[in-house]
Amino acid sequence: MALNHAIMTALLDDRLSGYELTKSFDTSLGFFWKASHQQIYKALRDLEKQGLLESEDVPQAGKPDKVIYGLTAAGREALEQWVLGDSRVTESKDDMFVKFYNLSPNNAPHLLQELVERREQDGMRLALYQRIKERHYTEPGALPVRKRGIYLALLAGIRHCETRLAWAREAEALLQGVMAEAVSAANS
Amino acid sequence: MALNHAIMTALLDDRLSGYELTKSFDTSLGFFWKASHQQIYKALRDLEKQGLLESEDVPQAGKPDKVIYGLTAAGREALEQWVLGDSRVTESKDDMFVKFYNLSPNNAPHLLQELVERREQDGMRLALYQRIKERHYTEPGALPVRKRGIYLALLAGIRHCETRLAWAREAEALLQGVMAEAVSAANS
DNA sequence: CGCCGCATGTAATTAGTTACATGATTGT
DNA sequence: ACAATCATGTAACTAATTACATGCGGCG
Repeated sequence: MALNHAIMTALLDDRLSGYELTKSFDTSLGFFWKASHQQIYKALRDLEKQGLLESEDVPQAGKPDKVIYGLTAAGREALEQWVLGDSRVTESKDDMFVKFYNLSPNNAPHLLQELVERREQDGMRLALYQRIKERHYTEPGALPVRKRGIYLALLAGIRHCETRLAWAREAEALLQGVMAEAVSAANS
Repeated sequence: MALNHAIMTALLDDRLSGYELTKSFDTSLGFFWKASHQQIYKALRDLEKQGLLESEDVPQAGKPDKVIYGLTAAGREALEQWVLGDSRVTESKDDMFVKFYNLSPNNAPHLLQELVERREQDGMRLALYQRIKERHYTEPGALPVRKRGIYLALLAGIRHCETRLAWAREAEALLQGVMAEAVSAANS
């Protein structure tokens, strides 16, 4: 399970609470690995039991107390070893593509609408990635090594969004064609 | 759960056995939705119980008997309705991107090797998609409506592979840079 | 007063993976 | 003899989602 390793990765530089990790999993690393707060809190307890993380209670005034976690030496070691092992991919599962296999004049308007929503989401994500890139990764060659790895992941995200946006525009044009045909067939 | 609907989609044109469906989920629709034979057999039994599929025993000589499934009228109706609902996406989870967040001169050679493997896989997949495109989808505008939807899905697959291949080449160059630096640092 | 953000959890369910099982036929 | 393909499953487990729970403080 790489969720554990994704969490440890997020803790490479900072000591974070479950709540903070959950938020950072909504951005940054979370672009490549989604996780709910329930999953994260559970994983943190498991990792601490394994001695890979250590926790510290932080009382807060005016806010609930929190528990922050940090990597132990054993955790750092385990993470390094994990990187050297085989990777596994779980391809994304997207209803929308299955739906395209069912395209008909009847459902084309609905699919078009879904496409537009997707395009908006992808557009926002792309804008965010590009902001991050311009702010922190303008000169990838000058970055410390680990940052260069993060830059590559970011670049993959950017390319992915761009590709999807371009595809969505093509798909929208085709769907509009299907709908126009259906209208003219109905009028004849 | 869209696995059920992916299966029904695969049965739109043909009546297939669980075994045949499993194979077709390794190609075609399976590019957008992976499923093991255990999952598929179970889903088929569930769908039949719900009256969305009907089965027929087909005795075979020289081979084990098989059970082929087909959509019922209720199944077709349910599928059409499902297409009109909201889509859900499960973003892909890929260890490799998390690993890039851990890039170091120490693990760069390993990541490079993984990248090369990925590039080979993506390359084969792309070649397959393109063969399918040239064989069946040369003139998308002339296709029946539903085939045009499948064409769009195929196109998304092609674009996705192309993007990943281009990214992998960039990533490989960067990793080689990291490794070269490490060597020259060790020699100085 | 009610909702939002902070902060952390339990419990139940669904989805997916891994391991194992069976038994015939065809090819090397 | 041994593996591969056809064909269908059970059982155990891991991962992920959904629903529900608690309680404080600040804002409108």
